[in-house]
Amino acid sequence: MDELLNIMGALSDPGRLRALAALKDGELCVCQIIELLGLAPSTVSKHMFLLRNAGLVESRKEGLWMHYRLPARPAAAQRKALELVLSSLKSDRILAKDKRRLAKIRHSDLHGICRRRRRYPVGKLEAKKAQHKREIDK
Amino acid sequence: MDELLNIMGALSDPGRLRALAALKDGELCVCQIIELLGLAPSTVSKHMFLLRNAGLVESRKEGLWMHYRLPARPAAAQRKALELVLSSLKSDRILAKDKRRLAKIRHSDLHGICRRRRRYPVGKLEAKKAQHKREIDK
DNA sequence: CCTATGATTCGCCAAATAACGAAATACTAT
DNA sequence: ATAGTATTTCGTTATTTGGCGAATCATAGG
Repeated sequence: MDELLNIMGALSDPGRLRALAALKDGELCVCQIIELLGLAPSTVSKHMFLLRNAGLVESRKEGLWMHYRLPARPAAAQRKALELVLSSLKSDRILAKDKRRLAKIRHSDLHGICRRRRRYPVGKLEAKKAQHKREIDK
Repeated sequence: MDELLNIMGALSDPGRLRALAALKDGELCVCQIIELLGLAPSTVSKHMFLLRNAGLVESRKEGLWMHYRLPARPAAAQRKALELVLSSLKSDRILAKDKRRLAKIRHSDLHGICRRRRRYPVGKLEAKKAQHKREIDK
């Protein structure tokens, strides 16, 4: 029961459904999913945790980058759930848009994507200030 | 997308999963589901609304009683979702317990079930008082 | 018509969830 | 070691959801 509730809970959010659909064509780095969904990194990280926790995605770490993909051999419930989701959303408007944007994202440089969403390029000065403040707080 | 989210949302609650599983063996009156889940009538009513809204149950009114059942011809997504849920929960502990209790509930008189969960058997006196108070409030 | 009764709607509160930014973590590269 | 970078964790806030009781609705039967 709890496992099924985990699965269903994980599938009850538009961002997570979009992420799953995006992974249909191959694995993605977190920063690519961030770019696709337009959400904060921390938010996307949590989404991906919930999906992994439900057995709906696998992850692979490669240096600094974390890649997520659909599971190679999902358990029965997960396999059925993924089949249901991906087939139900075949003609979804939002996902069609995502697919177009995703094509660009997939062909971009990962470094470029990550850097693009940094709002304040942190210069050395700011870094020092932050460091200083942190030490004072201790 | 929205329809799928409705389905997944409806399936993200233990009470609603239990209700669906209970309906597997045939339709049930709301009061029977109330008895099974041990929740307030208003709560159960809302649960059943969500399930119906997601296309996961059908309803049939017969006098004062509202009966719910699994849909005869569910749409593709609903059919797959129901198949997933019911097959995943085949060996669930809680549902096994429910099944036993349900056998008794199914063989009981509906009037008896409804009356059993009424906390304060409203006598004429109390009814009058309530009526009076209600009129004063207007 | 009036009362009784099963179900639903409404209004409220508590708990769960989604979102963010800040800080911490993990890893790379200088 | 130090600085830099991608991701995650943590703490907070706003929204959604699940629960109840009271009131209302709809129907059956005096």
